[in-house]
Amino acid sequence: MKTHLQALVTQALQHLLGEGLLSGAVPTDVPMERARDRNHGDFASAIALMLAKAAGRKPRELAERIVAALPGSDHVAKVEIAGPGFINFFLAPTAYRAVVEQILDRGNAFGRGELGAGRRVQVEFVSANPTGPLHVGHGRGAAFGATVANLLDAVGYQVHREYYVNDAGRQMNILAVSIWLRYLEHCGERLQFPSNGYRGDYVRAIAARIYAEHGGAYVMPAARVFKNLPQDDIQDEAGNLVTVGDKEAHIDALVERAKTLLGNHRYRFIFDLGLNTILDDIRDDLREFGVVYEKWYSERTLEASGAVEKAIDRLRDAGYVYEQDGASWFRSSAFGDEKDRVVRRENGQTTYFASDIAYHLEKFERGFDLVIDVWGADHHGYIPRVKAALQAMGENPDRLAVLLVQFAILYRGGERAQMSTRSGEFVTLRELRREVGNDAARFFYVMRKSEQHLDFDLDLAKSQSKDNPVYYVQYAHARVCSVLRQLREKELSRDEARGRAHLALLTEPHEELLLVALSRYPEVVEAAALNHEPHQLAHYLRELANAFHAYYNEHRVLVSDDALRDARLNLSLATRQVIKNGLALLGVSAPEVM
RNA sequence: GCCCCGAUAGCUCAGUCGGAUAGAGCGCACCCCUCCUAAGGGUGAGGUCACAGGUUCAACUCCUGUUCGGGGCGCCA
Repeated sequence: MKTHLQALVTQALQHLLGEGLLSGAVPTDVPMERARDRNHGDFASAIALMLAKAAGRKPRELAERIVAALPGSDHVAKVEIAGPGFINFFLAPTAYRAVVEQILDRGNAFGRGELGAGRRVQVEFVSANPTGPLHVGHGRGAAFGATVANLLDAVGYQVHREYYVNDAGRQMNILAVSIWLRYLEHCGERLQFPSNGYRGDYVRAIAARIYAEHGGAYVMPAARVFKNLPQDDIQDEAGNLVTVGDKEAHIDALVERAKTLLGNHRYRFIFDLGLNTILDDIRDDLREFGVVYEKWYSERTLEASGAVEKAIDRLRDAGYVYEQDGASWFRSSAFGDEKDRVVRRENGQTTYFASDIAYHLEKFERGFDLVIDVWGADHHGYIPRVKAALQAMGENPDRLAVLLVQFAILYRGGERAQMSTRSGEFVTLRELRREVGNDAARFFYVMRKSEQHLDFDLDLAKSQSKDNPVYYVQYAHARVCSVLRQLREKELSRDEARGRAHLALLTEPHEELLLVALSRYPEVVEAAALNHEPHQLAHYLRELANAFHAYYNEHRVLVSDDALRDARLNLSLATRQVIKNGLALLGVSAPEVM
């Protein structure tokens, strides 16, 4: 409808151009907005205000000329000029009633578009280190990334979802050592657990499993393990530093010691068991959350393929790598970054950044038209250097879009509940899902703009009332289902074709408002997809549910008049369909009974 | 110190890439079920869009500065 009106205006402008009233080119993108106020009709265009100056005429005068030149249309009932020169379009009732038939015809496909047809987009999200379970912060990235991917899919893109697995870095070695030390403790050794080690219960669980399956095959006296290591930092119960050392040097030395004492084969076993156990857990967690990937991309295989060396060579060939202090530096400052960055350390190891350059180069080489990364907002400083690297390698950095997600802060009883009391660990995603359910979690996570901090009210998420937007929207869906059940119980007849033939009976103001809301859905999906803003859809669904509840409260669907009843049933079913489609994009279920 | 994000009703937030009288939910004060689930609907009060300049026919929106809040500035990942 919007494009139809734009086309009408464009024709009018071309007509005026022919008369010499306008000079220059007709704008390709005619402004056409949903009117905020019903008094302003259905759509409004500010085209006359924009062109007035160039045309050397007053906005209202120009608006009158445009309206006069407007071709007729069955869909338009009335055109008015208002305010400083807005052109307001009032749609013919038949035009917005037609949306009911479109919805019933297209069903689950209603709202899907072809905008991105033929274009491939990759969305990489979550990508948390497999060193522990996902926490509530990752949950927001998961819900957001999955919804952005769904939205892009809905507007026609071919979407490739990917999780980048950091299975090669230093943190993984620290995890392996943590598991091994817990295993030694399990075998009766007494030791000072490193301050930088991973302390979660899941580490002990993996250690216990190794003992259960392999007995003492990995035992080593603690005294040998810790002999002549750099001093660790030691804290007391209250977290005060009682012994000052170098915790980084300590843990790195522990990693080396573990490799030496265990030998490569046995060390690798513990490392891989830890990695696979945790990765399996993350995979299950996300699958239960309705988040699935086309690919889990391993950093280790990236390294093994030589891609990291290749990327560094490519930067070097382009003249942006230099040696200093024994390390290799990428001259990212040549592309607007604050300072240059190390890609190969003095000890010969490549940095995480080097892997990331290689990964992004590899993404580009796979030929995606658009590459989207979803990151925690704390990584924003990282964007310039990644874009710098792509640019240095001769790639177009605009093909990469980085979307930032702020932290979610949990509230319970009006109090912050972010940290669990004991180990200072974050509340896990699994705990959150268990407490509030997947639907509420998915919805709440995307309710706010992603770059906004999210206050996640646990009590509200669990409450079964209109205050809870998830229940509110789902309830509208369930209500329609309930009406259908009533229909059967009362043994009333229903004829969809008869309803379609009598849509003109939908003349109540509440019905009109509901029809307008329904017709907006495809526009909302498109805007939410292109702007990567799932919250627009969440807000829309609330508004749609509100329009339905208001209607339901005011008028009966199951009236005795067959034609009116069928028309209203069709309208209700169309509403149910749109709610179902919208919730599906958000990864939220549409229950038939509540 | 430098950089990024935010600041809109008592609270939590929208505001469609500059447009008409700035919206919604919660909270507060009221009202509405002999009737398809009241897990609902409605009415009212509530605003100097942080502050000060600038650009424009038009600024919550764009630019500059200031204040406040959050985050980032490793040969960590």
